[in-house]
Parts: sequence; structure tokens; C-alpha cells
Amino acid sequence: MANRSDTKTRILDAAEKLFAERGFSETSLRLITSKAEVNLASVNYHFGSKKELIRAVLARYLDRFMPAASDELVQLKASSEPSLNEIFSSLVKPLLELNKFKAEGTRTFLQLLGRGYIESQGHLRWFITTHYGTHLNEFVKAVAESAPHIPPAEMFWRLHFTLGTVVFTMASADALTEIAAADFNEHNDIEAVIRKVIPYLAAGVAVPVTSQ
Amino acid sequence: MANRSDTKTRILDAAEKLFAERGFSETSLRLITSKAEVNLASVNYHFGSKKELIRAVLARYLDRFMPAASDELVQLKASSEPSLNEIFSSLVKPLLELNKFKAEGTRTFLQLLGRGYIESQGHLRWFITTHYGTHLNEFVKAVAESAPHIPPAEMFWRLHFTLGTVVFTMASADALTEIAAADFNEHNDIEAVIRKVIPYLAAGVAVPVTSQ
DNA sequence: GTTTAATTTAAACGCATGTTTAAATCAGAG
DNA sequence: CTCTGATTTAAACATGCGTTTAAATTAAAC
Repeated sequence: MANRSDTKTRILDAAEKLFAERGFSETSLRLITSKAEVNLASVNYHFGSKKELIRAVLARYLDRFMPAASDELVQLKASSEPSLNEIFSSLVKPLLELNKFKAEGTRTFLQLLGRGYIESQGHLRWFITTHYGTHLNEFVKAVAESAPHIPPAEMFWRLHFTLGTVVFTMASADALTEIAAADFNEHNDIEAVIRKVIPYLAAGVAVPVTSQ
Repeated sequence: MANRSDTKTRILDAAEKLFAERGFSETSLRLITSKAEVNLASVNYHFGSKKELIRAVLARYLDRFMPAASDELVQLKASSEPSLNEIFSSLVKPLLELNKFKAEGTRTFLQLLGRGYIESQGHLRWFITTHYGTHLNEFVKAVAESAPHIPPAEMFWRLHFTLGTVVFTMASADALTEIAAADFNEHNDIEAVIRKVIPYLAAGVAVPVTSQ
């Protein structure tokens, strides 16, 4: 194949689709390069290793999403004391903006995040927290302030429950939307799923702590 | 190594621990057989294949848990119209009973379920639904009856959100309890985590559907 | 004790993986 | 055109995987 300056992009595009669909370790470099119509060795030439390719795929989305999400949050807090629903909902626009960057960008990004948290051998978790930890902390702080009746330790657990919901839902979003279409004739796109999950999460995070 | 009639059990014990910790496809038969101190080929001799070993590992827990959970549910519905909280709470006793069968049995079982749910290449989903589908349907039906204001399609999604929460929480329960102990001086066992998550789940599942 | 079936063992098979190599090809500068 | 550095290419490498094989060993029946 002739020299082509977009080899890196072709690899990233093919990789992100396959990673989102089947997970990282279940996707071989040979499958990626055959879909991208590039040579097998070009992955190692351009990215060094499979791990670095995974990070590059995620970074392409995180570099767009994280600053946008932070901006939305700043804007939201400037005008009012936002509710939990508003805080979660402030993520919707930055998420949907990813569809302008790439077709199915929102779904791909969320699925990649889910795969990353589930499969994480540590290198991804480290990569995300060291590169985007500041943005994450801002978000956690805003959530805590919006539900002051929840003690910090309880909030810690509930935010991780929330993370679990999001991650699992997105990792299996394709299968679930298929089942929903077959069983209930409900045809959901990724935005519909996002808008379904937000009230569920907000209710759980804010529910009063029972002593019992 | 001498002939030993408990080879099957040694394999199951080693396999369930490793499967729960690292997932199915990330756990090789060579790792299992070395931890179990049995010959590599004995897995194929006793179980036929890796897939059948996975099913056998899960069946050992499901055969205990599912009937017990069904019994609890029948008992609960006999005396009253149970609330969502009561229905979820009815699972606690069957779950904790698994600790009598094996040390850390509850945690292992929940982690295995989580791994099976994400990694599922179909054979596990098929195995669970064909062998334990009746029990699952009873539970789903009870949940739906306790929240009649939630349409079936919405309930489908919320139950999967719930599954995601449980599965992710249990998969990372070790790390989370450690962090909670360090940051908040909270010392939780698996039962404490289960009792924290139930109100969160019940609130999310039952929250009224907003039209917006 | 001998025979028979079940089990364990070491070795190999076939295949897929990520990575590396060295030659071939390309694009741009002089 | 010629040279140079970047890129692409085909091939091989080393490793790990699930599985199979055939011989060795064990336990039980007679």
C-alpha cells in the first residue's frame, strides 16, 4: 500500500470502533489493521505498543470531553445552586457534542470508558486520573455540595454505585438496546439511554440514609 | 501426583477464585491447574472444555442460591404485598448463606456473576436463562408488581442499571472497602456493602418517570 | 494376584497473539 | 535526478493459549 499520511487516523478509527464493541483484550491488532487496511506493523511503528494505542484512542475523546464538561459545570454553578439532576444533566451536552466529532461518537466514548474501567489492568486508571483528575474532582465536589444531607462516606459509596451503573450500561448498551427493541418495540439511541439513567442515578445518590 | 478423587473439587475451587479475581478469558487453564496442583489435562478430562468448567463453577453457586432466593420470595409474598426494599432485602439471607458453603462465598458469587454478565459470549447467558430462568422471572415479576407505576420497558432498563451497580460494586468491593477504611475510617464487610446498596437501588428503580 | 477401568501424567499439536526485523518504497530537499 | 529520512511492507519471532494424545499409574473387581 502506498505511503499515506492518515495511517495513524485510520488505525485510531478502526481501533476505537472495535475496542468499544468487543473490549480491548478481545480485539487483536490483526483485526484492527485489516479493518483499517494498513499493515500490521504500522501500529507498533506509530504508537509503540497496543497499550499506547488504547491510551491514544481514549485520549482523543477525553481531550474533547473533559474540558467541555468542566466548562458546563462552571457555567451551571455560576447562576444557581444546581440540583443533582442538573449536575448530571450538564454532562449531556458535552457527551452529545462528541457526535459532531465522529458518527456514534457519544456511544463509542461511553462504551470505551466502560470497557476501560472493567478491563483496566491499572495503566488506564493511572492514565485517566493523572491526566484528568482535576476535572473529576470538580465534578465530585459539585455532587457532594448538591446533596449535603449525605455524609461524605456514604456519598463515596453512592458515587461508586453510580459509576458502576454508567459503566455497565454503556458497555452493554448495544445488547440492551437490541433487546429493548425486540421485547418492547422501543428504539433507543444513546441519548435516550442517557436521559433514562440520569433520574435513576439522581434518586439513588440523594435518597435519605436510613439508620435501620 | 497420586490419584486423588477430589481433583474435580480442587479445580473448581482454584478456578472460581481466579475467575472472580481476573475474569474468565484472562484466566488460563495453566494458571488454574498450577494453583490447584493438578495436571493441566485433568480439566479437559473432568470437564471437557474451559467453557464447561466456567459453567460448572457458576452452577455450584447458582444451584444453592437460586432455590433459596425463590423460597425467600415465596415466603415474603405470602404474608404481605412486599415493598421494593423488602424484595431486594430478601436476597440478603440467601447471599450470606453462601459464606457457609465457602469462605468469601458471597463475594465470589457476586463477582462471578459480574464477570459472566460482561464477558458473556452467549453460552453463559444461555446457560443461566435456560437453567434458572424461572427463578429470575419470579423475581422480576415481584419487582414489577411492587412498582406498578413504572412501565415494563422502563423497568427493563432500570433492572439492568441495578444489575450494573451490583456487579461493578462487587467486582471492585475489595478496593472500595480499603479506600473507605483509609479515607473515612469506615470498616465494611460484604454484608455492610450489600445493606448500603439496597436503598440506593430501590430509590432508583421506583423513582417516578419524568416526561420532560 | 490378575485383570480391568478410571485417572493422572508429560509431551506435543495447532493456532493466535503482540512485537521485531530488515528490506522495499515513498516523499521532499538540494 | 539524487540523496535522505520517513514510512510501509512481508516475514519471522517468541510466547501463551486450549486441546489432544498415548503411555504410565492408580484403584477396584474378580
